[in-house]
Amino acid sequence: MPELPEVETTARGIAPFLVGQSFISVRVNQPSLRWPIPADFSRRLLNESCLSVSRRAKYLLIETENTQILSHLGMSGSFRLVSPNTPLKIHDHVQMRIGDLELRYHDPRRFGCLLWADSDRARQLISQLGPEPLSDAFSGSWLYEQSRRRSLAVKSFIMTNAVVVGVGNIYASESLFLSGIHPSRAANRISKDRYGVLAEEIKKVLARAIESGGTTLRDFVNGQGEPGYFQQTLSVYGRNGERCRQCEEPIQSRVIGGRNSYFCRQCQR
DNA sequence: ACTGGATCCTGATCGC
DNA sequence: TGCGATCAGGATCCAG
Repeated sequence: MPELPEVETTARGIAPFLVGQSFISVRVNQPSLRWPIPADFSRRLLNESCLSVSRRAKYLLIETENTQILSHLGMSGSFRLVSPNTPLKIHDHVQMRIGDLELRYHDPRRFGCLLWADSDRARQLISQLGPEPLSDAFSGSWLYEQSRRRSLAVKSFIMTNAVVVGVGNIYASESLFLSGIHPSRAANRISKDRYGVLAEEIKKVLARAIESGGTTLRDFVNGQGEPGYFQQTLSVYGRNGERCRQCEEPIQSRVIGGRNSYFCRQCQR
């Protein structure tokens, strides 16, 4: 379920309970993920004091005094803080006792990962990443420059991590609708001005989603509830056949780059 | 160098 | 109710 806003919400949600505390016990129940959890995960994390929890792209970074974890939630991963006596669920890969709570990594589809940030694999993953969408480095001119020799659909283009990180399938469709740009349009056939609009809409939609996600921070402790941004009103995503809120035209769907995509053929050109 | 497509895995949902 | 087919919010890898 995680797009950038959920990873950000997770980082903000667990940070206050981790920072300043030590990992009292660490247990790996199921090491199998996108890449295996390192064999020395428990040993190396044990008794480490947590210094910070942050996000880069859709990666969660947990820094301790002597090491740092790089984690991705994939399609179905989550971190939850629970009371240590909470019954284990299937697909609870790791249990980390920290203070009076237990941090659990849960991932049914196993597309996520838990790696040491200083490993070759983690370095390689991080080194390919483009700018953060909410940073000043990400702008219309950046998109314009990056797109000049690229003929792929603009939707696939903005979902490319080397171009900009954190734009997933939902917010790609949403930001293109808000910009009036058709998702199938070739990336190199969009003007600098239109990329200016698109960059701004990406920033706005992600910022709004993070705000909504922030309303459910307390739920991480109880291990209940879903992030609030799901209830936010989506313009096009998943609204196939329903009417466009701007022009009443039925919302279309089409597979672009292997992913289902939603748009209004009237409002987006 | 780019691009589209296959691929990893389990669970929820839908049609029959 | 049961069962198989289909699809899912990611991103890497590979063939053309």
